[in-house]
Amino acid sequence: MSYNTEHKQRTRAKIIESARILFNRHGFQGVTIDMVMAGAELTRGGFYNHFNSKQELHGAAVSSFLSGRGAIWRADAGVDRADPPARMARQMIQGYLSSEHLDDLDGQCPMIALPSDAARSDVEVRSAYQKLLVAMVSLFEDGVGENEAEPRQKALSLAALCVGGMVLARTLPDSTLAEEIREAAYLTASEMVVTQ
Amino acid sequence: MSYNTEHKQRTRAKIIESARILFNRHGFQGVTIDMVMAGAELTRGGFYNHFNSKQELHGAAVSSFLSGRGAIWRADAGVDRADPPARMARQMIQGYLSSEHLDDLDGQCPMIALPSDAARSDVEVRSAYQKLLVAMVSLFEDGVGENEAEPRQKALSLAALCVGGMVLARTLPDSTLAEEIREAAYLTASEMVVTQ
DNA sequence: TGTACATCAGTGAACGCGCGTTCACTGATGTAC
DNA sequence: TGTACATCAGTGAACGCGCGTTCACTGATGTAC
Repeated sequence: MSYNTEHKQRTRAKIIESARILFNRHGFQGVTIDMVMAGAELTRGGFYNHFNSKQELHGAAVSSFLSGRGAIWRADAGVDRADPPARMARQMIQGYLSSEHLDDLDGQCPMIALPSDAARSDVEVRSAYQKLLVAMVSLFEDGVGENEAEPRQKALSLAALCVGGMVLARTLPDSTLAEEIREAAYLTASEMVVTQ
Repeated sequence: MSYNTEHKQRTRAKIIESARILFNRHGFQGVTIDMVMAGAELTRGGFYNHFNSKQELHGAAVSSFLSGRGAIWRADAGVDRADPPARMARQMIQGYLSSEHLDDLDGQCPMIALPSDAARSDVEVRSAYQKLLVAMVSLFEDGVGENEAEPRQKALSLAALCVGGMVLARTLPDSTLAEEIREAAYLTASEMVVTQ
């Protein structure tokens, strides 16, 4: 017996967190195993003690978001399970479509940072992204359902509006236009929750 | 004088069209110069007679969409400049958020196929994407403006909803859920144009 | 309590392959006369 | 009209580098006695 299992798990978690940040910044293909391991203060060779492939790391990094950095993000955004669902949904929209989130390259939601990397990954990785979306949609569905005819349609559309608004804002070289589309998506999403 | 200039321009156009399709299918980094040139029935070496770099080709491929494959796409979708703006917008929404568009890997809008490749490209490439978005937004703005308080906000939100809905639908491994989000985005976008 | 030993997380060099880019060369085209 | 010539689009081999993955080795940790 060398080391305890906790030691290895901590190392694994450090690798995943390093990867999550680097993928968010540079995309899946823009990041090397070297970069990931250096970010975790380790050297290249040890990587395959923890993962079978770079793709497997991709899945782990995305999966880590919900309960890891995403939980911190939700706390900062004031998304609180103790609140009524409608308030949670409003806080979620406000935080997700905020300019802080747009500038937060390290902490942002992976659906914004890596949409096309996601679409071209294997099914395990895509399932990890799907879980993020499902979580977001059910939060909206709860928040919107109280006095709404089609809560599910509205919840799915809110998710599309949130992700789409941010993905586009990220792409545009004209930062004024980027802010404009982010703000427009925010206002429209807000209107979809409060009224009718 | 060897050849006429028209010959070279035709070759260039073939390379761009080959690249556009391949980028749509495999992403920018998933495509090699070899693949592009083979798709244009040429060999590797000649590429640099036409472009200075792979990035420059990326910009050219995206720029080609509006007046090239995108014009065919609009015709198929029944988006017609002769129609009243509101009808154009409705046709656009219907075509963009259709399941045919979701399945059309070759002919799809590059904003759906390549969102994260776009965000990490240089400013020329990102400007090419921005032009696609600006065209889409102004079409919606015209179509929505007639009896609307905030036509610009609505137009920008419609673009975010269209792109976001399709990007997410592409990513999800569960094709039922993918269809559900595409349809939800379609219904919501349609409601945004017809009423209030 | 101290010592020998077994385990395996971590190291760093090396492998092998792919790909963007370069370059000397070829040959089809159009011009000059 | 026919022939020699100049141009340059296109060819295909080669270069150089980077990166995912492998592997023999090291050394820190925990166990056995």
